Amino acid sequence: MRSPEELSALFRAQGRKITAQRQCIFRVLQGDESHPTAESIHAAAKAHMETISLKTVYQTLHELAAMGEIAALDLGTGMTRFDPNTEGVHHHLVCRGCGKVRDLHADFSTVTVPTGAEEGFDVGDAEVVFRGRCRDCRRARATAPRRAKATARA
Amino acid sequence: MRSPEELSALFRAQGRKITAQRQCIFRVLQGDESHPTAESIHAAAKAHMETISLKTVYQTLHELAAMGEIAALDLGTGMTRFDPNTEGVHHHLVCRGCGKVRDLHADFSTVTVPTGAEEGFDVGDAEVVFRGRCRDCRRARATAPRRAKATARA
DNA sequence: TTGTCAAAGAACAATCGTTGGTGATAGCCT
DNA sequence: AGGCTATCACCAACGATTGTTCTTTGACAA
Repeated sequence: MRSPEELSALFRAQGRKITAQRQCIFRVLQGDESHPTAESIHAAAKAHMETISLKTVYQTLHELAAMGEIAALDLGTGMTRFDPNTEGVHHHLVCRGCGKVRDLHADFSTVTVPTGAEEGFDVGDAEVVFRGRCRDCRRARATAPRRAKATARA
Repeated sequence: MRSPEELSALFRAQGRKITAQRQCIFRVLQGDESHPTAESIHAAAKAHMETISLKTVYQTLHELAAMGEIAALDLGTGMTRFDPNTEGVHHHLVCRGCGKVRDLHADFSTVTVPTGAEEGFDVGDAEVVFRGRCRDCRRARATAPRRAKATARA
């Protein structure tokens, strides 16, 4: 992700206003590797600006996503997660226990749809999601997951 | 998926009651390759039994999923989809336009997390989701998607 | 600076898919 | 048949996200 200053310049160039709330969100996002949810971003932003609303956070995140500055990921945990790291294709490790997400930098370009199996689809990207259990959740099986949906994936 | 008769026997063996509604759902599910949503299953069931409730459909689907007779998939389209085909590992082609899902029978067992990149994860399965555009959606770009979320995926 | 105006914020409530209560009904066993 | 309970249909709630409305504020020109 670009620096808050660069993002401000980009917003300005697109005719968007630079508000304190937006700059606050830029700063919160900067360097965050934890694939935060909208809620956790909101919580972090509130630490700097008590009055910022969840709606504003959602709005700004969607704008950033539409500009390609961050990625919005739906990894089946029930909440959209946001990924400031958009440099280079990368895949994800998702913890079945706590929903934690880790980037996985690996080349899966060999993963393609077998010829003849396209079913008429114009296939774009392949995304690979590995599901497992993170160190913490393996250690503490007793800890209940916070809000995990019991749906399987793919 | 097993036949409605086999499912009835299984339910009975587990002490669950065999109701007309459940048999109706079994029949609707039988041979369905379209990865239906709970809503569409409900609609199909209503064609045979006008009074069946959405709640009952959800309940029965979750029971079937818990028994491993069907799979519940969250593919990022905003609605859980159900897959009666649980025989063998398979992956999915998801249409960005209409949310349609097609099974993809291919062996991606070579897709593994590079050694050293596990980040402490105890890695389970890899799931591969290919995103693209189905034949219908390529042809009719004007047709608006019914209820697709604009979130990217992984 | 100050004025102007549309963009963006806050607060509220709605939406969607899904699930938890609730009496009433129906299945299964003895 | 009788009785125990699972299951049913109906209603209303839930969490995540978005629409609405009214107010505030940034950006640019005067």
